Amino acid sequence: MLGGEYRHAIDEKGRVSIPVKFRNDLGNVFVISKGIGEDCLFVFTLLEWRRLEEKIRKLPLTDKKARRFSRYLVGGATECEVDKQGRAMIPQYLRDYAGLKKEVVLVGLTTRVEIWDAQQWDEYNNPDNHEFGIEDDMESLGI
Amino acid sequence: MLGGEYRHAIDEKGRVSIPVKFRNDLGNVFVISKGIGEDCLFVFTLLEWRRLEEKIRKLPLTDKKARRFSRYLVGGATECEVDKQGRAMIPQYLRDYAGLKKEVVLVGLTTRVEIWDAQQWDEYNNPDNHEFGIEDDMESLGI
DNA sequence: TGCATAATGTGGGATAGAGTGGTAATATAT
DNA sequence: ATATATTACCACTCTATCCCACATTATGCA
Repeated sequence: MLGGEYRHAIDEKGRVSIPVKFRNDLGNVFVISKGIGEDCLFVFTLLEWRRLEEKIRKLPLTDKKARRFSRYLVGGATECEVDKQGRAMIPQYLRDYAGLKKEVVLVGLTTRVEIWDAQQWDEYNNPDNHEFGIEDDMESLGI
Repeated sequence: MLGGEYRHAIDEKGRVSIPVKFRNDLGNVFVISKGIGEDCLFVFTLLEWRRLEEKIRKLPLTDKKARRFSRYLVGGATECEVDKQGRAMIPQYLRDYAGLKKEVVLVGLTTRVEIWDAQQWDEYNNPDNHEFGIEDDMESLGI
């Protein structure tokens, strides 16, 4: 099950090493797209992606929101394959979108992986940048 | 049942001996993540962790708080295996988070174990650092 | 109570492999 | 045909992991 965070470098060609602990769960081929909410990328297993795609496919073409969402998530998606060295190539437009510079953080989240620019990740995790603490979130989520 | 506190050293490689009294309850493989509230780490049995993960998985991706909480607890989680000498390796980012230096305290709490930096643990247990006494807490909790 | 034995906790070295950077080969565009 | 970009391949470094050895504490027995 995907979990934990790993700090890796991203080189000039846009290549990032996939942590060994993620490789089994992600498989050799997976899908990267724009993240929801915060500036990051979502990485899905092929299976998970198919599920999402199936849901989106059923949305009516007449719905403005559905069109926008589809363009965002499906339009932003790329199929990636890890090379012999265990790296994946992240296309330029996705690097730009998430503001990936030199150092990135890969975060395992059960069914998906997120890729963040290291600096943005640190800012996001700084409690000073949040109105409420984690225990407040937890309470209001009913966990 | 998990209980009691044990003072152990953490070496340069981030390894900590798991007290023998904990091993049966924790098992050979368990999950360590960031603690809730105070600066410490939570150690869960695999079973306990699966329960938590299942709850978190059901939270909607559209909820900002849910995303944050998931990133915190699941993103912070690592599966650990005890080596032949009975030790577990705590990844750098978790050591940083909890401020683990040289000496740590492992505290058994029925269903989980907490790992504290020894100094922080001592400060936390100093009555001078709390507005109310333990007996006041107990009363307001209805125990 | 003292000694012997076992088991727990700690430290350090060797090694495979994970992570990274760079070059060569192929494809694409001008 | 040349230049540029992309893909595939190769090589190095460093670190996490494994393994062994020692110290120290706990346990058992005379």
